[in-house]
Amino acid sequence: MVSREYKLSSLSWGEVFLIFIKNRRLMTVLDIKYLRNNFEEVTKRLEHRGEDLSDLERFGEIDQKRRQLIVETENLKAKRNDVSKQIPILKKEGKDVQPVITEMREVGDRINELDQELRVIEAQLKQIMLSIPNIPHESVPVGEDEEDNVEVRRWGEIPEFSFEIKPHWDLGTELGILDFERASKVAGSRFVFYKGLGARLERALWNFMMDYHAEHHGYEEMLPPYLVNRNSMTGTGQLPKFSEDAFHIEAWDYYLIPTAEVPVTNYHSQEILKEEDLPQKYVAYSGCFRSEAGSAGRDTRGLIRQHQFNKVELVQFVKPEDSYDALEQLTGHAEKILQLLKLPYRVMSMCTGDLGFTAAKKYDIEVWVPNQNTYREISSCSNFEDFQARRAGIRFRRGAKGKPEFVHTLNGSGLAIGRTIVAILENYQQEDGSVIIPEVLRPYMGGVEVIR
RNA sequence: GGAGGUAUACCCAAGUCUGGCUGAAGGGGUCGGUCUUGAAAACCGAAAGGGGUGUCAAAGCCCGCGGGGGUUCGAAUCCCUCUACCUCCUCCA
Repeated sequence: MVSREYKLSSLSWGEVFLIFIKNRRLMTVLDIKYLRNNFEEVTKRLEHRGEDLSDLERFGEIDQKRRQLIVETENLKAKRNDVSKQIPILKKEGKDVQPVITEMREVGDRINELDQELRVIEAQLKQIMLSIPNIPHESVPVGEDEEDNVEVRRWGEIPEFSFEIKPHWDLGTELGILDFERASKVAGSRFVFYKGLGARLERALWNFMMDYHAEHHGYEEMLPPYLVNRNSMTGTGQLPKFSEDAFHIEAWDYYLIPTAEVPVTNYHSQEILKEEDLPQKYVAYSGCFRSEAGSAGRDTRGLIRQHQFNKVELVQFVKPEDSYDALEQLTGHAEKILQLLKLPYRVMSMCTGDLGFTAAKKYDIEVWVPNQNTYREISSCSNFEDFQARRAGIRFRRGAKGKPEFVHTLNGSGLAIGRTIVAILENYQQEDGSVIIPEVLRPYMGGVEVIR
């Protein structure tokens, strides 16, 4: 790398990100130059992420080649346009245009060759850019893995039991509200049937959550498609890097959504929103489908890790200057549900090594699971800054005449339903194996107070 | 599944048959003004897509008429293909 002077101003990853948007045109952001001129600085800020950055090494070379090709073809195109305009005039004057046409034919051939080359280069560049993770926010703790995540706060009293507690899968099976055995017969492992009051409880939870976020937190309710196309999966960052995590319908090239984040964030893809539309907040209920490739042997029993689960998801589109306040609020919205359910939890700030590919900052909310004597993730709240907005082309305009800018996107579970069931069954269990229904859910349960 | 049709800028909409001063008309809306006590209407005027390249900055240039490809010296216009929407038939929760 050539040595350069680095501007050490703070940057979001988005400022250096470029991507194809519709037309497969290479959309460079105003700050493509930032990546060129501050390449090593950017790489440095990415190094704690634990992601493979080998592709990035080829950026300089490819970027330069690309611009060289563009200059060359554009000069030729300018010439062609110019001459083509002259041809009808010359014809009118009765001049022989054949030599000019022949010459332009050659120019055209050359343009085609160069365009071909350019196409290849741009595809490579796109591949590189899509494989680069988001840049962590400066407030994110530096660390390698989950050991280095930082606890931000705790809420609630951990319950004490005077009897021997049971895991939720035993409780659920004995109460006849969960059936794992038949699910594995009908589908396979990591699936479940909810029955009777179990099904009712699941349904009560998502209704309660949807109602609460819509009525008290200002979200607009949404029910999204469960299948999405490749573009959408790329927009939110699941593709191209993590295709093995998703279920894919090959005949259609559709993907089963791993979270409502995908359809809901892409709801505004390729749009320019009005300033007054922001913040835009959606709460969506959906099924979620995950292959759990690489999780073999982990959480094999129970509801914690299923191929299919239900989730209520919060998604926000906000102005860049508002996104970190929005992250705190959104996390609070998810916490509120646990507080109303009276389930103890803690909030963890993910360290640089545990951030995932797409987030600039992320809080996990972990609920107390008695049988495991630990906290388990029940919600994940992230600020993506403009990472997804660039990939999905989501912008807004300040006033009537402003230049389009990228929005910031955020989302968080509010909450994962299956894991909420786990927490309720285990935390509210009684000595006789019955389970008390949290008060806020009883109106949704037809007044049922106990499952026995 | 069968038969047609449509896609142009924030919105509506010409242009497509007959390729070239369309380097996208005309409206609406928006903004400014005149008039008015204020507003509406009317009239006058203005700005107006999104990218790329280039540069200290700019100018300039390139791209852009649903997406992609092709024909041609030259494509909104001709050809191929994909997608979305509409109408009718068929089927279906």
